[in-house]
Amino acid sequence: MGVTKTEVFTTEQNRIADLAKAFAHPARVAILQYLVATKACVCGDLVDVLPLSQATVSQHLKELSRIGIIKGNVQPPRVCYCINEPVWEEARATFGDLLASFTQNTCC
Amino acid sequence: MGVTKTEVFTTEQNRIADLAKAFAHPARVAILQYLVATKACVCGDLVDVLPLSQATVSQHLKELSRIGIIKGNVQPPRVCYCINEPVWEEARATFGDLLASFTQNTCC
DNA sequence: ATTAATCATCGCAATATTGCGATTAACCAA
DNA sequence: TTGGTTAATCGCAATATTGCGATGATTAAT
Repeated sequence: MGVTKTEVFTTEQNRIADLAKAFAHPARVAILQYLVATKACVCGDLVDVLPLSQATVSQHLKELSRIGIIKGNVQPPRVCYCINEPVWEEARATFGDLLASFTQNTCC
Repeated sequence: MGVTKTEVFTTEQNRIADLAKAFAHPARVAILQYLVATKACVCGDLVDVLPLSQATVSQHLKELSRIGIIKGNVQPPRVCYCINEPVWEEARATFGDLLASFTQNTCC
């Protein structure tokens, strides 16, 4: 019904899914790549860089903030965003472990 | 409008987003974890393992197949699935590189 | 106080996703 | 041929996501 049955999965599985959502849209990938490249807090630039409206960019930033992989600090009238290092590290460790956990199929 | 503007992003960004979608739902995470753990082709077991209906599981398997991260080989009346190693390796390299590309913020 | 700049939020529309029951298709065995 | 088994697909319903224009809120500057 368009509603994910989160309660029947483990906390870990739900967290992995949430972290993956940060990368599951090209606009969010572009945002994260830009923040990684600048290595610093970015203010209004993102709207100029992305081929999307200000409202849409703001929404993607909100979603990334919800996941925690970026953080915004208010410097009115600007809000500056940058990579939130602990969560980025969490993602690195999580996907690193998960993707390293497969070695080789014993069948086909 | 619920429709991602894929054409305004790079092929790489779209591919990253697609690979991330494989992990962006707890049911698909559970499926992949199970296939990794068994290291082999799994036939009907998945429906028994997951707390979802056969139709729903089949749909997630279809999505994972579309992305290419799993492959199914038909052994009627069964269809057996396993990790598709080249694409799994692609994901490992892609997210490995991407997540390693961030070092440290020079600001906050 | 007024204006300009910046960003969040609202409201809307359209498409996508998730989920399941029921059906269909394909195949094997008896 | 007739069942039985398995999995894909159909059809439907409900929620989620994506996108944008317009509006609002906030603050600095004039």
